[in-house]
Amino acid sequence: MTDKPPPAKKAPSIARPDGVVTLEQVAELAGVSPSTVSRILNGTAAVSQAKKDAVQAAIQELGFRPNPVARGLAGGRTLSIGVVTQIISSPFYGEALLGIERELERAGYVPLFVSGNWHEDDERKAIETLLSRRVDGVIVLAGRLSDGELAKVADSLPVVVVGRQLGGPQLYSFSFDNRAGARAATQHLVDLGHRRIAFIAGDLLHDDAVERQNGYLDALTAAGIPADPGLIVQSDYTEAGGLLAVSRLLERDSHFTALFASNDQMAIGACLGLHRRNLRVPDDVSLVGFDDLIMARYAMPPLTTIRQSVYEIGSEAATAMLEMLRGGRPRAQLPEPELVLRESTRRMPR
Amino acid sequence: MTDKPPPAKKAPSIARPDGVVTLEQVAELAGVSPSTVSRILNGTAAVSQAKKDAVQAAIQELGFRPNPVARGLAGGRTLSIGVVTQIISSPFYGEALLGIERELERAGYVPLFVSGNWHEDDERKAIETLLSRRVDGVIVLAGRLSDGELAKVADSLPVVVVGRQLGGPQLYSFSFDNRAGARAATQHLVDLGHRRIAFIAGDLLHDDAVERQNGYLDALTAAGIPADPGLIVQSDYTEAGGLLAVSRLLERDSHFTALFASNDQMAIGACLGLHRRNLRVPDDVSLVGFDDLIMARYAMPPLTTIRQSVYEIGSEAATAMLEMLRGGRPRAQLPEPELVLRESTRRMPR
DNA sequence: TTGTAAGCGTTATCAA
DNA sequence: TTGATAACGCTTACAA
Repeated sequence: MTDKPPPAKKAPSIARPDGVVTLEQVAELAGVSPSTVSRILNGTAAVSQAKKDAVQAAIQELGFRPNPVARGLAGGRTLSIGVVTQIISSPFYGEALLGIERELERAGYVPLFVSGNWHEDDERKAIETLLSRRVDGVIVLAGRLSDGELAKVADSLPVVVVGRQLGGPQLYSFSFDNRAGARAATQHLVDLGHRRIAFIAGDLLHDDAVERQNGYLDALTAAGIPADPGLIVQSDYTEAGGLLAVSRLLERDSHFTALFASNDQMAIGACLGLHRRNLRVPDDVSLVGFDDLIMARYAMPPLTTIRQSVYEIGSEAATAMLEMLRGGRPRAQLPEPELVLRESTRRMPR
Repeated sequence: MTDKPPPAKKAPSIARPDGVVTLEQVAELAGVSPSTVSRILNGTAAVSQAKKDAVQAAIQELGFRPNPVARGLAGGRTLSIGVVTQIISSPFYGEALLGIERELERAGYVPLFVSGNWHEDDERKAIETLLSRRVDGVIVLAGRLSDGELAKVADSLPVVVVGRQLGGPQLYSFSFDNRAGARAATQHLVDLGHRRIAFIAGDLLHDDAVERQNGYLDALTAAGIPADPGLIVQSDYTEAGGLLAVSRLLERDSHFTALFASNDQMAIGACLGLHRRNLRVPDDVSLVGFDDLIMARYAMPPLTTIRQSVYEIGSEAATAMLEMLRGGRPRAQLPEPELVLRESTRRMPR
């Protein structure tokens, strides 16, 4: 009957069946052009107050919410930050992620978490995923990727690396003073009169683990106590690892009266291991952990440890990222390591 | 001198300064149209083997990776799934998120985690965020949003809700059998000869907490033990809450020889609380938790608890979501609750 | 200060 | 089977 209608170049908007409100509709209702709306939204250019008001009103009335996907395509920014964590379920990373999430949220960014599983390949894949998702920046928590590779990522994106020291134009890194913390932990045991102080190291592939071991050695040296390789055992920062480490330590017949586990999770595992051998904490063995996770407070006995505010590490990383995105030069301010005295250590009986 | 060049409608692609490889370049190199490449990528329509091969080769050569942002805009699918968690740092949720992440990854989806902070408003905002990011579906872990609101979300997207029972066309929910689990935990204490069994409930705003309390009451009833309100205290599923709950319990002078804390975190807190009052677990008080988080295994003493595979809950939720996305009808299969005997309970001394 | 119009990299609709 | 061509919702020169 009727001719086919011309390909109606642009339906008169106003209302779409799917209920999606677009910027264009806002523009129409406010009687301005889409670009003006965009400008107001992004503060890209000066706009007259009158139009600003009209647009704000229209946004309110329509309940308009900008579509980040479209924004991402058009403007190249997705308002999302990739976060490479190692295991999302770890109590340590959980805290950090919380800090990141909260801080990013305040700026309208959303974190995209991907796990590296302490595995170089997984980490590489994780970063690939993030890049293909066009995140605006990447925060890497520790990890095994080489400095070179990270630097290459930073060629195309701002990168914040936590727990390692490296630098570059779009690359910012900071870390907690693990060495000082470990030194303080060990020093505390020395102060209590212990001289046979065992140490459970983390995976020495990682800087922080190395630093904690260095701190341990520092303190021994300062106290004039020769380091005994028989008192050092390497493990993997997990509870199971701590348990195993204690067994290995006990199998050697190197006697010790104190034990410094280089993170809380291993300390908790170690505690169980000692218990299994009928060694009491702190009566037979004084025990110190590292991190001050919530579990440390509720361990039996409550664990003396080194506080590092993991939450804060996360939020500082996010802050640094936002600063880089703003074109500024970030400067993370992490609190000093602090010994938290609880009930897992005691003076060496004379 | 020369005329302004015509607005060169489409540069001859081939190579862009920013190194981004587009589908169009692949098409050009393979000698086909972009649509054909898209079809091959998505399996949307049959394509001749010859072109398929050519395109695959071109993809390889160029190292092409489809841009999910553009895909999201054009196709309406973002290959990302929103996940509303309560606190990302909680050991419970951490495990679940890991399950979700791993399962989604296998299908090329990425989870977008947002925290509800056990707060209705935050949860609502979280879902808003997810919707505006155009996720393809939403997984809600517990939470306080009304059934009605969740159903409304399901109008526009597939939704999987864990830990509550509600249904609808695009809404699938499943939960662990909390009641049976709590019954088994309490029954275990009854079997050991306890009759004064205290209970720390969770926030009764939440189904799972109610169900666990019901299970506790079931078992008492079955054993002919009258429920004593003086033995029940409500808390919040945190370690601190467990600690507090024990204090409250102890302040009342209702004597008890066993305590069932309705999650592991509260059990750990309770353990410390008992310790503070010089009550030994299990000698003075038998203690049972719920969830079987890693911390239960490493508690002192190791905690008898009800196993619910939190990881599996996460992966089942993800599987269900993928199934819905495929247009199928999901059917989550969760393992039965199981009592894990460890060292925090003992037979009531006669 | 504002509007027009051309993308951003895909997918989807139509014809061919 | 295939290829044009028009979206998708927004940003951003460029012009006015």
